[in-house]
Amino acid sequence: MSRGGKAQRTRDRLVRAAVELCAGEGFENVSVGRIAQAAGVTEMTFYRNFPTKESVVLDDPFDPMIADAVAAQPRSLPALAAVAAGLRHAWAGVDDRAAETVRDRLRVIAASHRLRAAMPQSTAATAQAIADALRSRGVTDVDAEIAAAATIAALTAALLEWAQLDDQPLGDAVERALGILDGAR
Amino acid sequence: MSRGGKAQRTRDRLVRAAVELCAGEGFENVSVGRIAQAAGVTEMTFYRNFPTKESVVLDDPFDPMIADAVAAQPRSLPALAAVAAGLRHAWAGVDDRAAETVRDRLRVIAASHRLRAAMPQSTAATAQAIADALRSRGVTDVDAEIAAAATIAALTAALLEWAQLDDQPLGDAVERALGILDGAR
DNA sequence: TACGAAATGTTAGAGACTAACATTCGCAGT
DNA sequence: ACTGCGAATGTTAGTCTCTAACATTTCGTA
Repeated sequence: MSRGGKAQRTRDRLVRAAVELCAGEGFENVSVGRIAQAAGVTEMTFYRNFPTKESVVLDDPFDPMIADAVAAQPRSLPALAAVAAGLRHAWAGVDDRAAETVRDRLRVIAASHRLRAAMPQSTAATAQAIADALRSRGVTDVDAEIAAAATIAALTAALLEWAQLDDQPLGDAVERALGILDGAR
Repeated sequence: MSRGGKAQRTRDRLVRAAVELCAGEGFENVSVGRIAQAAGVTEMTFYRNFPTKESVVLDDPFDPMIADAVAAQPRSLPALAAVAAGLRHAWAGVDDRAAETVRDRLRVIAASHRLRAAMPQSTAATAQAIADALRSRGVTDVDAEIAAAATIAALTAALLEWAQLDDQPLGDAVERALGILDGAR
């Protein structure tokens, strides 16, 4: 099970070690060397699996899911409604255990200036997909970029707030972001 | 004239050297040492004036202006209208020569992944001011954060696009961002 | 001119990241 | 089980960003 050879397993160990160490001591106080060591591996191996120190925490398997969900919406929907539907659908598919993992990651991110600043980079693919979905529905190039950026920013802000609370359903955070974009005027 | 002693002049030389070198060779290919050398100064002096390599390019004198302008809007205005009015007022006060400088900086930023990713950090103060302005008008804490993040993201995206074009008035870019936030639905 | 403070330089070092090369590990086919 | 090949990991050495502690210069002012 759990597709993949050794590489995938060390990757997982690196992520788990990183989140655990950073949750306890803060991202800036944990060196790549220590993360690697905690995962039973060398610093070099860390950099073979992740391009930067930030990426081991920011790397989110759900981002591509969102991109796909948005792109898959029927073209009959108006532009921003399609984006909203895609986001809802993607996050609805996240079960409780996975949501806990997401929350742990987001808490580490929320606690670090550097990580928060680096978030847009990791959501770039999703933003791109949203912009594409908008464009294919007749929205101008520039306007699509702007609307996508605003959507992702709202979603990110909502998720970071959500992560700091306890026992709030993940769906509420998504609805909150969508509600603001929908009713902005 | 031009308030301030030697320190301010050194700072200006560092910024000019950084923008010029990076415009020619790209941000990632220019070391702090070379920027300092081009400004006739040591690497150490660079770090006394700027906390990071990114900050010498990202440092924007207009960000605080925007924050002030938003905070100064009359409380009679509805929340997002106040933000829009503040943004318009702030950017209207930028003359053509200053706009050129802004454009040069933004072009360097647009060309670098790292700099684009670091932008939110440099606009954090502005986002904070916008969130505060919204809160003081009765918007919920979380909603204020989300709306502010979306506003700044839209504005940033519009400015980065604007910088890549020639002979477009700066005001148009601001209007474009505001228009999308205003009519998002 | 001499003084004090601001501005800059020097040195040393930790940590992020890269490149080139050497080694071990795991799975296919026999 | 054995072998062999490629994938995964280790080693070493180096560049670059950024910090700290201490020494030196520069500049306005008394």
